[in-house]
Amino acid sequence: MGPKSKEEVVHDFRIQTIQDAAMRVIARKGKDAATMQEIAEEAGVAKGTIYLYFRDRDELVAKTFETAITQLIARVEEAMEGDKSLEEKLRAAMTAKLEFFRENREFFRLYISLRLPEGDPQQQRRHKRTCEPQYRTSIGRLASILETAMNRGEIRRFDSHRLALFIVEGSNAIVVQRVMEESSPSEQDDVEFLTQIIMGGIRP
Amino acid sequence: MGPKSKEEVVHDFRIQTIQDAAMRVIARKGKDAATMQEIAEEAGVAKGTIYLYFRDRDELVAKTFETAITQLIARVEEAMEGDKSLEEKLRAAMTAKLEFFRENREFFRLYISLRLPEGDPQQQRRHKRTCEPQYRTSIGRLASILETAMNRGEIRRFDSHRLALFIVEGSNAIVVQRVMEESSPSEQDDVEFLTQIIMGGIRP
DNA sequence: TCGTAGACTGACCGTACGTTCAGTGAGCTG
DNA sequence: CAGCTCACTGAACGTACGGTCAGTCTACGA
Repeated sequence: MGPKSKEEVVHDFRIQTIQDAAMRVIARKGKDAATMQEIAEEAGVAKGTIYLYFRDRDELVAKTFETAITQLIARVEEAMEGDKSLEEKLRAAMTAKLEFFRENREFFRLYISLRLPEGDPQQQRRHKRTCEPQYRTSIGRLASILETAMNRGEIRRFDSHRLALFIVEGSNAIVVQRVMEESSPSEQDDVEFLTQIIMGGIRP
Repeated sequence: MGPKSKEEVVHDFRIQTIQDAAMRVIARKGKDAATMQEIAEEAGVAKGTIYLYFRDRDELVAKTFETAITQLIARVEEAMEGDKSLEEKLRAAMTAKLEFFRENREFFRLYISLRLPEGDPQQQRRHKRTCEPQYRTSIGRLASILETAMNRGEIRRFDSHRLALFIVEGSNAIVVQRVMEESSPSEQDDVEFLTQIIMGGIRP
């Protein structure tokens, strides 16, 4: 991989521009209601141009999902780096997530539709190849962190995978709530709320 | 409301049949990929017949959501009746939910898409009128139960609405996982897992 | 038995969307 | 400057779907 030629840079820039536009439109209208026409307009190119960079609509949507979720995961992973205690890691991860969605309000709707594939079996297969691995990876990473904490006796023994799911989806609910409310409590408060519940449950 | 005439019974039966078919197709393909043609075939009627009972596709989908979610809520509410402790109520609710989804595997995909509206503003408005209130009501019911428990000192003080969201979505994650796995732990085990986490957190 | 009402059908219509491709023009080369 | 290249365009095409309605069938009452 030498330095990029001018053409490559332009090429990558176009891809970026189109994906960004796709992300905004999907965030606005939802995955299925987002049309190529609107994405093209949002990107400031003609509809046909998109097909120079993406085979078809499915590929565009899949790649867009992939890019977006990769960004989020990177931010969360980064936040959990180092050998802090589990509680600190959780707090950091929650903070990173809330920050990401604050900077990137539009993305949450796209993110929500990551969970379950839709449409005909072919689309489902593509979704399985592209999006699900990303989601599974992020769940898996949290699961292994939880496992380590269990081995250290930092927390009780549970099925780590189920626990990771519960934590991720539970906190997603709060994120969604934040995005839909016009005014929310401070991010600090929500991070604290989540950490409290997860670490200590609700018993007095 | 006197006894139903024969016509009314037939009428209601048709509506039931069509809604059941719609539920199965939506569960299979997702809300947006479900076509009137396929729903009609599934119901064993002609496409035109559906329009004798529902104004348009939107109304069919909305009514179907409404009916399905109402059933689920009724089951969960019933399970939480009586003056048991919060822990017992939670356990009963979780059990009811898992049972419902076991008997009704197909429904979970439809249930998942309840959260956020898609499409143009008009569809979003309809969704807001029909589905969201149901969801909000169920969250609200749990929130008020939690509030009572807080007042009794049974649990710590939290924002009851956020707490309800966290619990519902966290346990949904487990439901989704169960539905997607080929073989899951016993329902008992998952109910116990959820109750443990929620009541006592993960700290040893 | 005939006639009528109305439930039901499915071919048809309009529309909207994904995809294509002949054409355009900006920019590079000789 | 002429000629060529190729990224880009957007009108046009095919398809698939929601919605319609003229026609068919069935059941029931006279």
